Formats: sequence, C-alpha cells, structure tokens
Amino acid sequence: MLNSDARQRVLDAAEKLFMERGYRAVTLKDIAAQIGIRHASLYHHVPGGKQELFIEVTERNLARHREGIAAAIANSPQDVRAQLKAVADWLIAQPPMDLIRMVNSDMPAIDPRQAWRLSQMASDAMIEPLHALLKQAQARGEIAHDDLGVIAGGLLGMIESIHAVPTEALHQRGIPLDRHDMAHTLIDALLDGLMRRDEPTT
Amino acid sequence: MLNSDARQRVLDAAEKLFMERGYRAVTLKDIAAQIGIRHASLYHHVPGGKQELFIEVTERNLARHREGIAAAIANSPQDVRAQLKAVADWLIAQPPMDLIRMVNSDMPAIDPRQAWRLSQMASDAMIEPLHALLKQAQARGEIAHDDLGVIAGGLLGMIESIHAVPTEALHQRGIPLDRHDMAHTLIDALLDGLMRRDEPTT
DNA sequence: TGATACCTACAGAATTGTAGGTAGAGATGC
DNA sequence: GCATCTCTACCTACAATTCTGTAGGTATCA
Repeated sequence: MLNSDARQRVLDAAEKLFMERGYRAVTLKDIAAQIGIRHASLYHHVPGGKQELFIEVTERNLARHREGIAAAIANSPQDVRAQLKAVADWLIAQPPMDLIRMVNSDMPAIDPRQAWRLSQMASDAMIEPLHALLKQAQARGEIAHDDLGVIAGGLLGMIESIHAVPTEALHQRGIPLDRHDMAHTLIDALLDGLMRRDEPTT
Repeated sequence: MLNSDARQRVLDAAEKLFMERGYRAVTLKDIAAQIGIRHASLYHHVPGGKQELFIEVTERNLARHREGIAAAIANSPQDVRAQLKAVADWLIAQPPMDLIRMVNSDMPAIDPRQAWRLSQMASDAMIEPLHALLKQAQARGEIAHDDLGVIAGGLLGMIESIHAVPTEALHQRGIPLDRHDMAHTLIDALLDGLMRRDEPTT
C-alpha cells in the first residue's frame, strides 16, 4: 500500500524529472504525463504534494548514490585508479547529479530545515565516499595530497560535468566519443598530472 | 534608450538571478523585486518578455565570460599554471556557470533554435578558450596529453563545482577555506597529479 | 511637450491542491 | 454461488494562487 507498484512508478518518474531539471522546472503535470495519468492522481500516492514528493525522491536518489558508489568501490581491486573509474562509470550511468543547481536553485525553493538535511545527505552520499576512498589510497601510499576533501569535490564536479556534453556532440566526426571513456581520461589525467615529465610514470 | 542606466539595472538583476537559479526557477516578479520595481515595468525595458530577457542576459553573460577568461590569460605570464589559476580566479568571482543545468533544464525550456545558438556560444566562451590555452601550453612543451578538449571540459566542471560548496561550509572549524584557494589546489592537483612520485617534480 | 521610467489594473494561462466520484479486483457473509 | 463491501488507483471538476503579458495612466525632467 505505502509502497505499491503504482507508487513506485510515480516516484521513478518524479526522480528522473526532478534530478534532470530541478525542482522549479518540473510540474506535477509533467510527472503525471510521464506515466500517463492526471496530475491530481499523484496526490493519491503522495498526499504531501510537490515539495514532499521532491524531498522523498531526492532522499531516495541520494541513498541510491551512496549505495551505488559504495558497491562500485567494493567490487573493485584495492587500487585508486580502478576504484575511481568504477565510481565514475556508475555516476555516468545515472542521471546527472547537479550539486550546483541543488545548492543554488533547488534548496532555496524548499523548507530550510529540509534543505539543510538534504544538503547534509548529499555531502554524505557523494563527497564523503570519495573522500574516504582517497584517504585510504593515501594510507596505502598510492597517492599523496594534503586537501583530499577539496580533491573529492573537484573530482565529482569533473565527472558530473560530462553530463553537460550534449548527446549529439558525442557522435561528431566519426569519433565514437563515449562518456565513460571521457571520465576515465579525466581520472587518469588527475592521477598522473598533465605536466610533462621525461621519465614516464606508469 | 536601448542601453539606458535603468535598463542595465534590469539586465544585471536578471543575469544574476537567471545564472544563479536557472530559467524556470526565476519569475519576472523576482527580477523586478531585486531592483525595487513592479514586474510589469520590466516590459518597458525588455518588450520581448521573459524568454528574450533570458536569451539576452545569457548571451551577455557568455560574452563576458569569453572576455574575462581571455583577459585573465592575457594578463598572466606564459605559463599554464599561472594562466589556469588566473582563469579560475576570474570564474570564482563570477556567479556560478552551471552548464549541466543549462543543457538539461534551461535549454529545453526555450525555443530550440535559440537553445542551439546559446549552447554553441557557451562552448565557444567557456570550453574553447581553455582548450586553446592547453593546446598552447602543449605546444610550448609544458604539458602533454592527447585529449585536451576533454580536459578543458573537466577542468571547467572541477572549478565550477566549487560554487556548490555552501558559504557556511567555508568558515568551519576556524579553517579560512577560500574558494580561490580551493581552485588553485585543484589546478595544482590536475597539473602535478595525485600519484605519489619519489622524485618531486616542481 | 515629448521622452523616459515607472505605475495600477486586469486578462489569460499555468500550477498546485481539494472534493468527491467511479471502475474493477478481491475478500466476506450467508 | 452470489450479493455486497472495501480498497486501490484512478478520474472530473473546480478553487486559489501565481505567472506572464497587455493597456493605459502618471510623474519627472530636458
């Protein structure tokens, strides 16, 4: 009842649209249309209305990210490069997680208490796992850096920025440019550095 | 007339809000309130309405970015690190340029022709200058990489992601964490790489 | 006296939310 | 075996508000 099949369809559609476009850019009509029902029928499954729907699916989405990132790391060898690429592959397969929009546009539009809670969740789900991954790699002696928190955030922004590449741009001039490849390229670049070195560090 | 003082105030307020929150999350009332007038008065300065206002200020903003980035590079020594940091400093001083939101939320909400044009402009203003900067550094032998286009995009995403750090988070535990410092840290990390090397490459 | 920069008032559409109704599936009483 | 009862998942209709855009008026200044 509280988690029926029909309700899940509503949450799925809402999650997809809200995460793609943001709170204000999605109407209840959009969500209802996506699953072929009338907007008023949404209230049957989510009596709390738009804001509660947004909060619920955002929480759900963040929880999924936390688990997805954890699983990606757990299923990889103990190696920063492999782990980061696994995380990136998982992130690229998801709808974009636009934290800039979340912080600057979505959060100011909802109840401040909830906004604060969601911001915390976002940090815990997205930044912390990456931060932990990097710290462990540092402990293993694989990498060396003083501000791994900052690096974790930058890494995330770098990977997510790939979602800003329009789909058409990927097939240009016969180059089968793939988002996963791009993410791997970026990770290799961050790990190895761009500066030219005469002795190649593999 | 076409570029009066009052009109500039309208464009400034609109640019700030639109770039911060996105097209759908900003109402004409918000913009008018920002400069202390009624929403209907906006039509005196921008008869084209909301969509044309958005397009105009987005163009303006992108043009400013193109110029600001070019100026930052021009006023720096011929050195990737210095140039990238100058660009980053300029970007950090601007309102966030959320390309993910632009592509996935703002562009689908406006006329497709204009959306395509703005997307081109965004690429020209943001990615291309960075790409050119990197190619020149490569020509000078400072850096070495095969996919500088991808790197340029990732670099941008990395720097812009700093705008997702909530202002309160910057003053935590007495650490005067500054957005500019964070950007510099990220640039150093990308140039030098995170991998531990026993001979320090300065 | 005319241009500029505003204003009030309002129309029309979109958006969120409420009230109450219905069709069908499955359980229950007799 | 079948009438009925209840629950789920919708529906239509509409109220309240917000948002965009229009029409026309007014104050100020050169």
